[in-house]
Amino acid sequence: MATPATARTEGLRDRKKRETRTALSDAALDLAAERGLDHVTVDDIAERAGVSTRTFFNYFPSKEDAVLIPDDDLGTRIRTMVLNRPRHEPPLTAVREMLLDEIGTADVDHHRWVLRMQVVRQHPDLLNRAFLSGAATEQQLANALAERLDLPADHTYPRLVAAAAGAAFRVAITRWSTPTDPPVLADVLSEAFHLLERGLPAPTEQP
Amino acid sequence: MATPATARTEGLRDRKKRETRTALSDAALDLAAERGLDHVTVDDIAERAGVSTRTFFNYFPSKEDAVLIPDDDLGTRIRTMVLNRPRHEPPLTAVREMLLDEIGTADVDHHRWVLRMQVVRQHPDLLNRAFLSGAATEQQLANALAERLDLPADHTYPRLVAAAAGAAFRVAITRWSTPTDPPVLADVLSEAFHLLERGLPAPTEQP
DNA sequence: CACCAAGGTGCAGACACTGCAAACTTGCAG
DNA sequence: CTGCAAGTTTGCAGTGTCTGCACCTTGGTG
Repeated sequence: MATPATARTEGLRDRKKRETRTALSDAALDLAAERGLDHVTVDDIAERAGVSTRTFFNYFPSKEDAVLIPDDDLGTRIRTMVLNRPRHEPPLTAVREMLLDEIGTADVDHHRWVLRMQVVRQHPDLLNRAFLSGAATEQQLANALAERLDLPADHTYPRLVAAAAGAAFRVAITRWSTPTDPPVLADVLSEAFHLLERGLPAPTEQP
Repeated sequence: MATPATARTEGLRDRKKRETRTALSDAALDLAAERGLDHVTVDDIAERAGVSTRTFFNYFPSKEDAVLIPDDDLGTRIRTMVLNRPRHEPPLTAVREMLLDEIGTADVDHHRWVLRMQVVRQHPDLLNRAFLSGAATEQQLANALAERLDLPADHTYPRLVAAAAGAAFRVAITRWSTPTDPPVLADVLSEAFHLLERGLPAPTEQP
C-alpha cells in the first residue's frame, strides 16, 4: 500500500495525538499572524483546534511554544554533528556545513515561516527562541566547539563563534522568510557565513 | 557646591521616586540571585522594597524588567552615535568604537552584573534582553548601519554586522561578569571585535 | 494656607499556567 | 467480544502576573 512507513507502528492513538498537536500549533500560528500574539488567548487557540484549554497545556507549556515549536533535540543533534565534522576544518566552516546539512535534512515549510516571521516581527524578543530554539542551544554549540578545540568551556573563542553563527543563521532565515522574493535558504546562509569568514568587510571593499 | 547638577531641580518627590525604583530593582536582583527568578514572586519583591505590589507595576512591567533594567533610550542613542562616526571608518570599526564609548560613559557596576549573570545563567533566554535591551535595539543598530551605507533597511549586510556586534557584546559581558578573574570590559570587547574583523580564525591559526 | 498634580494603594478582573482526580478512549489479551 | 490496563481529555481549584480604575496621601506652588 501507499501507507507511509511510520504508519506501521503508529496506531489510531498516536495519529490523533499528532493531529491534535498540529491543529493546536496551526491555530496558534494563524491566529497570532492575524491579530498579533497579544490579542490571542489560549482559549482562542484551543477553541479553534477543537479541544479544551487544559489540553492545550498538555501539549505546549506556553502560547509562544505553540507558535515556535521548539526542537528539544536540536542541541544534542548539533553537538554530535559538530564533533563529527572532519578534524582539519576550521571551526566556522564546520559550523557552516553542519547548519547546511541540518536545513537540508529538515524539510522547512516556507509558508509557515513567513507567518511565523509576521509574529516575530511584532515580538522581536522571540527572535532567538524561534530559530535555534533559544540561547540554550547556542550554548551547547559553544560547548561542542570548545571540546573540539580542546579549550575550556568558558573560553571567549568558541562562545564567539557560536554566537556569530547564530547571528548568521538568524539573519539568513529572517531574509528568507520575507513574503516577497524568497531566495534559497542555503544560499543566503552561505553568503552570511562567507561575510563572517572575510571579517565583515564593508560592501564597497569587496570587488 | 559638591551637589550634583541634577539635585538642583530634584525635590523630595523625585528623590523618593528614584529611591523606590532602585529599592525595587535591588530587591528583585538580590532575591533572584538567591533563589532563582522562578521562586521569587512580585509580592516578595514589593515586600522587601517596602511598597505595595501594585506600586511595583507602576515602575516595572514585569519581574524580568526589574532585574534587567532595560535602557529605553539605548536604541536611539546608538543610532546617533553610529551615524556620527567618521565617514571613512569601516562599519565594524564604527560599531566597535561606538560600543567602547558607550561602556566608557555609562558607569557599569561590576558586582551588580555578576549577580545579574547568576540569574541569566538559569534563564538563558534573558541573555539578549539583558545586554542590549533586547532584539529591538539590535534592529535599530542595523537600521543605522543601513542608513550609513546607503543600503535598503532589510539588506543582509547591515543586519549581519549588527547581529555579530551584538554577539561580541554579549560574549564580552558574559566573560566579564564571571565571579573569578574579571578582566577589563573594554579589553574583552576589543578582543572579540578583533576576532570578528579577522574572520574568526581558529586559535591555532593565529600566531 | 489652600489647591493641584503626582505618586501610592486597594480592588476587581482578565489571562497564563499547574496539580489533581474523574471520565473517557484505545490497545490488547483472554 | 469482553474486559482490563494504559494513555488522553477534561473540569476544577488554586497560584501568580499584570491592567484599569477609583481613592487617598503628600510634596510643590502661588
